[in-house]
Amino acid sequence: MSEISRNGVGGGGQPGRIGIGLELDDVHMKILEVLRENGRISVAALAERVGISRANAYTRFEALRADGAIKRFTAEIDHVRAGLGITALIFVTVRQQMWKQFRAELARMPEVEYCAITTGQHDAMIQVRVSDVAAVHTMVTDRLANIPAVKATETVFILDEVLRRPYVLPSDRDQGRPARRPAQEAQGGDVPLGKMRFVGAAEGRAALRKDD
Amino acid sequence: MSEISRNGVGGGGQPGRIGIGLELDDVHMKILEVLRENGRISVAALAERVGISRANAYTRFEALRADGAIKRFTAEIDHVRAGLGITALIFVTVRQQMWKQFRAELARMPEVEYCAITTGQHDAMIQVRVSDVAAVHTMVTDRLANIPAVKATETVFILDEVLRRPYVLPSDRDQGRPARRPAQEAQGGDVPLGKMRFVGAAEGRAALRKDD
DNA sequence: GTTGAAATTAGTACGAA
DNA sequence: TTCGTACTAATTTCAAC
Repeated sequence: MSEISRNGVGGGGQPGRIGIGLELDDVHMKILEVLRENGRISVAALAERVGISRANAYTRFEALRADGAIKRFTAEIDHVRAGLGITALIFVTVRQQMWKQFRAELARMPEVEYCAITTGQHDAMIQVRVSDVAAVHTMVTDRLANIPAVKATETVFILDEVLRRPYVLPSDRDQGRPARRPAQEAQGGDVPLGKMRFVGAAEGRAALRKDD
Repeated sequence: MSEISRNGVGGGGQPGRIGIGLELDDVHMKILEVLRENGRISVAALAERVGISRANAYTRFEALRADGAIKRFTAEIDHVRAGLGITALIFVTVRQQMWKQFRAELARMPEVEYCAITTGQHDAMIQVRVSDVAAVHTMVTDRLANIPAVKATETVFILDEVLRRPYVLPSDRDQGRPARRPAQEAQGGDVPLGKMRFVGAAEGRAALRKDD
């Protein structure tokens, strides 16, 4: 995993599966667009909204599922109503060569909703949902701190979640085709670049180098 | 929004809706559990898995939806297969009293999948999905930098997404009942615990206070 | 809150374009 | 490949219990 392009939630499934099994055309994208905002729509209704026949819709639907482009269908739940009103981000510094242990421990923590390995000052960011502030404290000081793989943590609370899109797709904008924007001239000089930091990988991990 | 308990993705829907419209019992929770891992299951099959009648399942299903406990159903899509292989986190420092503008601009950026307001050094964290590294650079230097509300940014790349749970529920573990764990020393800024830091709110924003 | 039966809709198969 | 249709299976809905 020394390449930044290898990401995507591959933790559980088949890691390292890079080859494209299915060429996604415009119709596939349109299907994904509909499905991400209404995961319970019937295939018949889906076919109509996309403008293809029912049989075709079934074929493509199955293909997308089998290929893994659609990983699963899920219900978005209101955490506050479900009793988990507190959300926190915990940035973790992991001891080198102890990633495997770290991942294994994560799997044992049900309150962890999301975990990503990042470049920058810390090595990983985990998002947790709990019922109260005390539970965050317990989680960090009792559970995380007791994992040898964890060298240090930094915790911030989420005060409000401004937006969550079901899932971003390339068709959402112009960015679909790698914009031929050398990026060098993209910001002539009228941009206060001084305040925009890009933080590469820390000690030991893959260096971030491609565009600057 | 001076209370930390008011979170949850309220950006689009009815912000500030705090009152509980529906008392969630164990059966409701079980329904949510099933639905979060299989959003396309039929209500009939759902009823069987939960152990209630079809009609009851339908009633509760509708109630959960109407109440907002279930916000929507969505398909989880493999971003890499969909052509968005790069994920980045951008931590943004926002100029005070310009939050409204910041939010408005966010809505105009389709590559933003998630945005949360946080305590700590920065004011907000946004997660973006784009096709290549150059697009991140363009996004930050061209688009974010040109928003007056944005004072500074810090960008890290996501190298791997270790886990994403559909949605964490209280029934997942013991944390359901607020653990009677005083945790007096937990906040106020930093914790005297060696390498475990808790970072409170920065200048101007709501202080973190709820449980002490 | 449950069961059962009718009406509707979903999913499958197959031939034609 | 995709479409259209006919066939079968399952689901939603509504009734009475």
